[in-house]
Amino acid sequence: MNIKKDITIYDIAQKLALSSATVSRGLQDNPAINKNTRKKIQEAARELGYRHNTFASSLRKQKTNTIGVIVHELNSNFITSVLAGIEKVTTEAGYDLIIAHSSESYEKEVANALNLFHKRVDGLIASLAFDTKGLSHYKSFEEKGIPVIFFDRVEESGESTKVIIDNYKSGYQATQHLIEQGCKRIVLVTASLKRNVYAQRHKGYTDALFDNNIPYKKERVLIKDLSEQCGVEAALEIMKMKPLPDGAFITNDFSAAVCMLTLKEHGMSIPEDIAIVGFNNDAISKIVDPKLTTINYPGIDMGEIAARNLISHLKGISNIKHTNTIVVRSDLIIRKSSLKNNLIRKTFPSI
Amino acid sequence: MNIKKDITIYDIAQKLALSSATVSRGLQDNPAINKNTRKKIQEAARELGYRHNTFASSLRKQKTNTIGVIVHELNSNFITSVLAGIEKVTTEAGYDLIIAHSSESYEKEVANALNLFHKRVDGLIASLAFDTKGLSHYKSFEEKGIPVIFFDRVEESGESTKVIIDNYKSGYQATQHLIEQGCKRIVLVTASLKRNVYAQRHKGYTDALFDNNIPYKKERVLIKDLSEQCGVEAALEIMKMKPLPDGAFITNDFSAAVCMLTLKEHGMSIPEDIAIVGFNNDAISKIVDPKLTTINYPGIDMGEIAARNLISHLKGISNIKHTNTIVVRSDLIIRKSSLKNNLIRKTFPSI
DNA sequence: TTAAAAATTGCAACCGATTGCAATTTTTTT
DNA sequence: AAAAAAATTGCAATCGGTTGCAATTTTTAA
Repeated sequence: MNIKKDITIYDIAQKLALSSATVSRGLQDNPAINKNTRKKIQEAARELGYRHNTFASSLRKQKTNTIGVIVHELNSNFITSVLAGIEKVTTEAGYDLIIAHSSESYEKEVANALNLFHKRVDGLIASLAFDTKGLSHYKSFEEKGIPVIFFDRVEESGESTKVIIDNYKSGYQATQHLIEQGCKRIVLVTASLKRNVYAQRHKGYTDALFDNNIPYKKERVLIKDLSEQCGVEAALEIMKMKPLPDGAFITNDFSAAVCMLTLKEHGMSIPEDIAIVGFNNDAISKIVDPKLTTINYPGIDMGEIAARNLISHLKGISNIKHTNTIVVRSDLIIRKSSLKNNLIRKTFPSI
Repeated sequence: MNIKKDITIYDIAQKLALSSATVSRGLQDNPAINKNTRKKIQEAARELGYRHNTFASSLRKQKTNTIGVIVHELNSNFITSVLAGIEKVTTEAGYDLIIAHSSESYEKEVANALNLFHKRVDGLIASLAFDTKGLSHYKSFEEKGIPVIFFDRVEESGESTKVIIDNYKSGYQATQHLIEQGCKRIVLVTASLKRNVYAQRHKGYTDALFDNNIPYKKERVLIKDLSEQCGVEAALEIMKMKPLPDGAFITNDFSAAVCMLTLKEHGMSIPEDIAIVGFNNDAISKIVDPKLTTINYPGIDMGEIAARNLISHLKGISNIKHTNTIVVRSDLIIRKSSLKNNLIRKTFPSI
């Protein structure tokens, strides 16, 4: 099979005995061009199999009509929802999307940022990797006036626009809930307190304890990486603690699930021996046994809000320099894993 | 903050009193340029904050150095592994990646294909959506001589290069395993038999039954969409069947997990009442209780193989027209959900 | 019928990097 | 020291679409 030559506006121009300028305008439905001419041009384009050359266009216009997205991972409900929200808005507005993921690696995030910078995205939406320090890799965007919006995982000190949930409140709620279930010795399993989301959840946890006159014990806070392995480790450490904890707030559903499983395998009963609260309302939270109490937050809304703000900034309708932080709602979803009160006692309750 | 002007090779040329041609060559480390000159150029570029203009380059070279990837979803272990494999190889080879996902929608897949076509990727790696029919949306790539490699979800009739597992064998293995556990009435929960992976698994299931002299019953094959809801539905339908099935092969771990959960909620014991085998070896398979027997297959290898083949084709080292189908290994991972034999009887076995 | 206004189309420069070929400079050979 | 070969560098066209402004044509107004 021989390869088809690419059709350009010049080919169309020649066929219709018009100038390339007219063809270019006709393809964009520019009203300066006669309606009939426009129709003819568009028909000819279809007939000849014309495809728009993005490079030529971007080169001339100095715009790419593309928005870059950097996420810290791909395989979670939350991120998929955010992406869906972003896609919805950007598609409607006629922007293309380039999605990059850092797999929770700072180095990859830097590389992705650089790459998207070179690809000259018109704007960027990003969620920071686990161990990302500083925002210097986004400085080049700022210098060129390319708007950047962060969501979920952000740098608190940064002046950039952020779309987040109230992690403090969520942490407080989760802890308060455990306390209300009668827990007195609550473990917190979380990740690096340098990352905003974990720092805030930790603060919420601390304050809830304080407000309920429960002493804060440093050794009950486990800083992990929220991986699969970490769930196992957390469980083992929890079981070694004396006195044994009676509640655990694990700031990630997957880790919480693994942790719960490990605890069960070692003969602990959930929630009787230890009540558990996760975070994210991932699909897994409804599948584990018992179902996991967790914090739900609306990825799709975060995505939509971030994208909408970015685009209205790009279109000059608003300026993101004026809005700094947007907080979306989040709430506690109570399921069996934390219900010590109101508990329908099983046939063979643990001690 | 005022916006920095973009630096071009002309700015560098002017600063060093050279021609733009020399600068261009110097930046590419072209040995035709004097070593010292090259060093000077590269230093000046760094100093001035030059960034390569991909559009100008792509326009002139008629190449983008970019590979497109279309996947049917994002949030699964399998796909994340495939992407990791692809990324590893493409990064090493100096190619950029654009990842698009169709969310199992034919329309979105078509839109993605068109988009990547317009973005002029040099090559494409794709896995078909659930309900994708035909490959006509990839014809334009073929016409322009842009290589396309499919993986996992493929069109069997297509002449394109494919990287797959032996779904027939896996289906046979899974079914055979259930039979060996003593199952006689095995349900198959799967998706549209028009999609290769499901058709082949179904064929394996059928043949295994036949080879073991177990009658094939049409009503034991449930065609679903493998969503969360479908797991629930499958469970309900299974429980209505008379006689009650004693085994189920559910060709997706997530659905299998939900189905198992629903069965348990209705008082059935796994695997005593009904043994279950899933597919994919997703993280969830190790978290559910009992742990799920499943088919494992190496996403990372599939990704690497697909990418490597594509790139060596692009570089002219090989021609993918000559290799048609690459089959990577896959195997059955046996866990508790299907172990009826060798079963350590629980304290209160079901009837 | 003619002048003025509006609509339509074209000219030509431009975006920034690449590359074949020619021109120039340097090095080697005789 | 002159000629030949090799090493460097530059000229100028090219990739394809866009757009300010001018030119032309058509429509409207006088």
